[in-house]
Amino acid sequence: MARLATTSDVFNAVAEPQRRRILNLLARGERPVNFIAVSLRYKQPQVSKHLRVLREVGLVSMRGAGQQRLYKLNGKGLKPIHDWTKSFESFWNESFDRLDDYLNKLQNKEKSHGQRR
Amino acid sequence: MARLATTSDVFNAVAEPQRRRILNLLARGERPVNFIAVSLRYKQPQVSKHLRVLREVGLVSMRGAGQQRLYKLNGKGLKPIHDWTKSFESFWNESFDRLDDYLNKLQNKEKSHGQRR
DNA sequence: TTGACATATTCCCATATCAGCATATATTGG
DNA sequence: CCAATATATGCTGATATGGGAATATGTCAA
Repeated sequence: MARLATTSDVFNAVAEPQRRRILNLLARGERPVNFIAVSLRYKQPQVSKHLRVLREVGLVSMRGAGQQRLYKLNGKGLKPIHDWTKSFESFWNESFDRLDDYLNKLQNKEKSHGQRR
Repeated sequence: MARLATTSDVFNAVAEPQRRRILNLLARGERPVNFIAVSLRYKQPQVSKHLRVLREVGLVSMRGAGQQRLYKLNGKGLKPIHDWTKSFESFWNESFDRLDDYLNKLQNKEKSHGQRR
C-alpha cells in the first residue's frame, strides 16, 4: 500500500495541484464540467476524473441540470486542513520569532556557563 | 508523471499521515530520530525517510548533536497551506450558512415565479 | 428514433510511493 | 583502530497515480 487512497483522504485529494485549481475556480460558484475544462485548459476526461475524486472525499457536490452536471464546492471539507495547520500558527506569528530568539539566547547563555567539557 | 514530487511540494509532503504525525510531535520541540521512531512506533529507516522528505520541502531542519541528529520543526513551511485553506474560511463560518440559506431561498423564489416550462 | 452535445468510464502505460529488509555511513568511547 | 550506537541509504515488490485515447452513458431536441 502506498499512502492513503486519494479518494478517502482530504489532505491527499488536495495534494494534487490541478484539483486545488478546480476548487479555487468552484469557490466562485457552481460550474459545469466543460466550463472548468475550458477555463483551466484541462481535458474533459481529466476534469471528470478529478471531480470524481473531489466528490468522493466530499469536497464538491453535483447536481444535474439538463445535459450538464453542475459541480459545487463544499468548502467545509477543507476545515480539517485549516484546523490542522492552524495548530502551527504560532510559528509564523511575529511573536514567535521573538520567543524563538529569546529561547535561543537563553540556551546559549546556559552553554557558555555550565559548559561540560 | 504522477502528481508533483512529494519532495518538492508541501501539500504533497503533508498528504502522508505519518509525516503529519511526525510534524505534530516535533511541534513540541527538537527531537532525535529514534525518539520519533519509538514514540510513534515507526521503524527507524521509515522515520529517516519521512524526515528526509520533510527536510527537502523545508518543513524541518536538522543539526547534529553527537551521534544523534536533532530534527526541528519549521512551522512556517505550513503557512502556504494555511493561507490557501483560509481563503475558503467563509464556507464554514456561521454567517455563511445563513447567507447560503438566503441565496437558496432567493433562487427558489425565482424558480416558482419565472418558471420556464 | 436519431443525432448532437455533455459528461463519465475504461484500458494501458510510465512513474511515484511506501514498506521491509539489508547494509552503508557517521560518531564516540575505549 | 575497534566496537557500539544512531542514522541514512539502497534495493525490491506491491500498489497508486495521472495522462492519453477511445468509448460508453446520459440528455435533449427534432
